[in-house]
Amino acid sequence: MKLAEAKQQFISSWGAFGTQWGINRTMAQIHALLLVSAQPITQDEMMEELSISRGNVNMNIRELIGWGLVDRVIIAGERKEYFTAEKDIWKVATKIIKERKKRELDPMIKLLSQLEHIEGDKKDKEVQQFTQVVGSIKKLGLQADKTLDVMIKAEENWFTGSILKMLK
Amino acid sequence: MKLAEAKQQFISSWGAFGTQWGINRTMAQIHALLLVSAQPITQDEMMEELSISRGNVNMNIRELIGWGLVDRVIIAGERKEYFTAEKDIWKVATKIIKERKKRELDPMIKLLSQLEHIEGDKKDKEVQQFTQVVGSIKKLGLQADKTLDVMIKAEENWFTGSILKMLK
DNA sequence: ATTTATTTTCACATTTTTTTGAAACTTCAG
DNA sequence: CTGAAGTTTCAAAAAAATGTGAAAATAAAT
Repeated sequence: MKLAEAKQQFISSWGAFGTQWGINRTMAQIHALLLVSAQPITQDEMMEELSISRGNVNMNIRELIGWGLVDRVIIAGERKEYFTAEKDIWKVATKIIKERKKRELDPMIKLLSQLEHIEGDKKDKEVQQFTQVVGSIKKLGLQADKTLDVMIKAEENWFTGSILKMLK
Repeated sequence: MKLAEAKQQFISSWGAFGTQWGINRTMAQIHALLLVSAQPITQDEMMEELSISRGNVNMNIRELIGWGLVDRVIIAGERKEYFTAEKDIWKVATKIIKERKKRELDPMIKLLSQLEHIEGDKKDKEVQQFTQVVGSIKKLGLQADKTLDVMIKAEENWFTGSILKMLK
């Protein structure tokens, strides 16, 4: 397979993969394009490469910057802005985990804490069931939170597999 | 907070949470409703409780059954079908992990394996960058795959926190 | 200060996803 | 068998998400 074809397929599949995980297709594609570009590229190049509008590129680029996955790059003597992606996949994974934890897991745990204690007859099966489910989801959430923290701190160890040995 | 109010909030938040993870809002809400119901319930009760159509309930219920999270229950003497959800949150998490791994992670790794070896000048920066990124994402994917397998096998240990001690 | 290049915003258009509801199908009781 | 109760399907409608493009804003050059 030739580079151009492989790139195309990587970008399009990465987009499809992203949608399954609640990530906007274009955002994932821009990220993929930046990942496989050896040099920083401009918004115009992204428009061209992905056949999308200027506005779309701009909005998704700033979103990616917000996730800490992409950086603006100033090239001396150039008027245009260039963009580049973090290329270390471990760091990419770490940033995504951190960010989703902050945006989703933490608020979820907060909500469950609020729902955990409800008024009413403790003998009521429905009350028991509710309390039990909310409590155990919260417990799972807290555990996931801690485990992810350890993984984040462990850095490349997880990536390279040395943590796996500890789990065996 | 009263049970009815807490239930409502749990169901609606669970739906919102689901959408962020690429899960259909209604499917997540039906799952939430079944989780907090001490007794099996019918499709009509779900329609009523969530104010959604019969078709919608039916399609999402079968999807949940497909994920192994919900079961049909036959109640002696009753003509209607009843449904119930797996209540053990560890098992729920395990099933979701297994299923997403199979549906998403495995195909992704397969794709990356195909893209890993491309024709062309090995000295070309673009070729190098592409190969490096695809290779490292594949490596991360394989690692995640193994780690998830260990977690799945470890069963409640992860949930109760004993694996965490091993990670420290 | 004015012109020109570039970036950003956002109302509206388009696409995608989800939901509805009525018809078709199935199952079971009489 | 027949018909009532229950379930499933799926074309069309509605809603939600995403994308467009041109105007406004910003920044740099002359």
